[in-house]
Amino acid sequence: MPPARKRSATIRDVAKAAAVSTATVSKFVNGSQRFSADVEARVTRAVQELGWSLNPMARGITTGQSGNIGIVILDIRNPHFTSMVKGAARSAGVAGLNLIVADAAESKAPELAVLRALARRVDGLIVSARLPQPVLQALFDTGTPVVFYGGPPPDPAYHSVCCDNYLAGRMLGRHLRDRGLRKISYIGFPTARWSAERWRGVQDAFEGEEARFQDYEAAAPVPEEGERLASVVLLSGDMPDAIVTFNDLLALGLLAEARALGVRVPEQVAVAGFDNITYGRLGSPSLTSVDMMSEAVGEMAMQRLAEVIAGAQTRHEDVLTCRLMVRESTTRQTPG
Amino acid sequence: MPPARKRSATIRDVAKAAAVSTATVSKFVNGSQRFSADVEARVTRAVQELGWSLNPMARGITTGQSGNIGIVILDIRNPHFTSMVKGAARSAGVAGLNLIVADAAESKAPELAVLRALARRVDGLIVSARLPQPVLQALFDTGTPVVFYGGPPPDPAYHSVCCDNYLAGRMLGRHLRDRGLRKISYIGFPTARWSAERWRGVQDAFEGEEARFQDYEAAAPVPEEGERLASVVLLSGDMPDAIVTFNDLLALGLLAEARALGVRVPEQVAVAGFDNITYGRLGSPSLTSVDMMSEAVGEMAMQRLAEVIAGAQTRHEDVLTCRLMVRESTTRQTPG
DNA sequence: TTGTAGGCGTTATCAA
DNA sequence: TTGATAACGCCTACAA
Repeated sequence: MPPARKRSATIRDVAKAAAVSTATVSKFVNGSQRFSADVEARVTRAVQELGWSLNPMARGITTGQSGNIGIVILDIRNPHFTSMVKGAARSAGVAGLNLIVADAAESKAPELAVLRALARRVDGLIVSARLPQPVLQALFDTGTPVVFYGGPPPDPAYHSVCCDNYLAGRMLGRHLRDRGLRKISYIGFPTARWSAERWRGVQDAFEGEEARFQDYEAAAPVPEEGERLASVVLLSGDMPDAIVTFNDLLALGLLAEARALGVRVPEQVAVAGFDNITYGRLGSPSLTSVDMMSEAVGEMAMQRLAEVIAGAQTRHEDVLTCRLMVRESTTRQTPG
Repeated sequence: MPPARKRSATIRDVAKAAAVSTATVSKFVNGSQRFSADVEARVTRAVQELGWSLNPMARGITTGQSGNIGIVILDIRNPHFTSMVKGAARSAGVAGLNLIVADAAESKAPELAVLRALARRVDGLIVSARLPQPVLQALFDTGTPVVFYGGPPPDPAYHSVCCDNYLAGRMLGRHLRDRGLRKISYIGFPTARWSAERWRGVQDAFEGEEARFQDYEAAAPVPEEGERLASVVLLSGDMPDAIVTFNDLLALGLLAEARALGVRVPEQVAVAGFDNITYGRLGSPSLTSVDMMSEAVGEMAMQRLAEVIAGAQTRHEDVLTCRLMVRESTTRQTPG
């Protein structure tokens, strides 16, 4: 049988064993004060022998800090978000913080009650800049430190970390234009504010050219929607030269279905997305995409949050540099 | 400016406002006792007006429960694990628990100190059954409730949730055998105990047949290793009829590199993996795989853990039913 | 049905 | 340099 959960030693036990006061133990283990070599040795020894480690909850009750950070992501199955989590986890580790991951995928927005409860048990929150207004308001009301990701902060009082969505679109648009493509379709995800920005960026890249634009709306930024919309986009009306999607997941779904429909990419139509997820690189054809620096965004967001919690006053809207990754889906098929 | 973090109301404030004792408030909000309609109304109203919610840490100090569960995953970028997390998150939500995700990817094994610290701040832990022995021992010493995933528990005293790895291999082997394939290579990941079991299952499926087996070792179960080993497996010696990999990520890497090498799948060689991740289905050729029920495993593990925490005495080794997903990579290419 | 009071493990203030 | 001791916010016997 697993050992019963030990009623572990308390700071008082340690203090007694080391023949010092609890205050001394506390200050010493927290490194907030030095003591005589003798005292320190005794305490260290007592801690060792009793196998004591401090109770984070008891500590939290007086310090008001839990040592936990919450990160609210919109879909844990989207590699873009898992990369963010990875980045955030790394900085968190450095700062000695734990990451509580809340997946909002099931409900369109995380439920208010759940979010409030989460806010109550963390020292800060990393959340998407595209949470709906009422959710944001509830969040602000809790007074919890917040850093937003994905786009500019919905309230100028808060930090944010993102890439420039317009610029990302523009880079991609420029690439398509240079490839001589002129009929451009876009599968957007209007729920995300920056879906429109990406699209605007793409379009603006064709300034001064005769180009034809058309856009479609995905109900969710997932492969299944890409698959669903494929026939609409490819087989109704005349075929575009290129299809840009709000994210790589939509693009991957689109690619899969295009293949099923017998439409050749990029020979008949080019395809490109955003996020630069791994599976875009590995697929056939490999997917042209704009790297939105998922991992770096997560890492930076956590860093900013740690700063805020530590009492930093300055506010940042970090904009990381994105990068166009040109691959087969907008250029040419490898032999085979 | 974000509002300063409010010094929120305490249970005493509520008690005073409702003209009752703190005990009454406590019992009422925890649902551990009913009171007269009048009292309940007054308390409810006071809670509302003061916007009070209890401090989880203060509560934890007396109850000994944090309301947090830790899940230690080996690579958050592997869709197999994110699906597990998703499943775990769902049951956690139902049970009102939070999920602290610890990614062990960077270090081979999670560092002992980190794990101990984590154990200290959660009510239970979901961890891989393939953690190295010293880590396990440290874990057991903490007395934290643990549920293992991926394989049978490393210690018979603990719960576990997994699929039958041998059976999964056998199902896949059977499929390959039925397809008339006889020269089978395996890219394993020896660090995982069940890599060998899967391989044994595959081999046993050929009982009574003249078959030729060969195996290779991946240093990590990631696409890059699949890419790296591709040329070794495909171009040294004579080409196998089929290559089975420890997981889908290896297979995806292998497929990508095979394509680069001009080796056609499945015409020249069949490829199959384990886990049935989404990106296997979407790729070209789509990937044959055994669905190891990632999400269900996570969900079940969390459920078991909740039971243990609630005081359940019976021990379970849940074995979920896996399922072979036959796709193009072992059958035939779609036109194009 | 409701209240009193002590205790949970730690930190922080202040005095020695 | 060290120690008493009062918080911290909540839970829970036990009492009324």
